[in-house]
Amino acid sequence: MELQAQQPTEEGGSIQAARSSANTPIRPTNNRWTPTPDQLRILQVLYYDKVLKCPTPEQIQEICLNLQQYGQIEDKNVFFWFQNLKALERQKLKEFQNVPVGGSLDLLWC
Amino acid sequence: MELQAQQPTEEGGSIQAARSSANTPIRPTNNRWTPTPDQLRILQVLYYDKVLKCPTPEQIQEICLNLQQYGQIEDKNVFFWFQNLKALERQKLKEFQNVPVGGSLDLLWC
DNA sequence: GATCTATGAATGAACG
DNA sequence: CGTTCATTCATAGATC
Repeated sequence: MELQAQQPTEEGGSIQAARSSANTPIRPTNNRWTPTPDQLRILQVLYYDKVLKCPTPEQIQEICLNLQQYGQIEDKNVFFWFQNLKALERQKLKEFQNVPVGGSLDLLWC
Repeated sequence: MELQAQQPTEEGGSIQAARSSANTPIRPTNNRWTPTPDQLRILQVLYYDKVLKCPTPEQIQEICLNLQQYGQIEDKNVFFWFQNLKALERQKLKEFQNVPVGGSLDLLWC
């Protein structure tokens, strides 16, 4: 497999300019990565179609290198993306499981 | 591992994106839940009176089940409601802390 | 019926 | 890993 770490022509993409009022935010708030549609599509293919839930560090790096041709991205973004999606799925499973209503938790409704 | 861009073959239908930017992450954003007065009242009782700030998934589900008698509601609505209210409180707290102390802070408490 | 505001929803990042 | 925090986006409702 060829991994072209080609420099994306446009760097940074379309990060909206933070409204910089007189009060400078102490934290560098506006640095959050968001996947481009191409990046998102590929990530979803890997996760759902290829059933890649827990990429190794090597896989993360490889994915990152490939996705860089579609926009700015770092290893940690890939790492967090997989972690978050997995966590969300697990969470939704838990919340959507139907519990028998006969529980004794109705103490909340006193 | 194959990373080539492969079409995800129409996953889940094409929900139209709502943003206007070129690289728009697709976001569903269809009709959203709004709490009924009864639901809102109970949620506020739980949050403020019972000081329930971070309900567990089990609590979320139980709350949801109880609130369903007052109108349509899902687990994630309860989840987001608590998250948002807590976030709003933190945000307001931060704003108060960032007020330049010009000596007239007591105006905030009138 | 255009605009404003409050808030539902989403998710990247990070914590314990 | 499950949970929590942060910021942002989108829009239902209110207001004019």
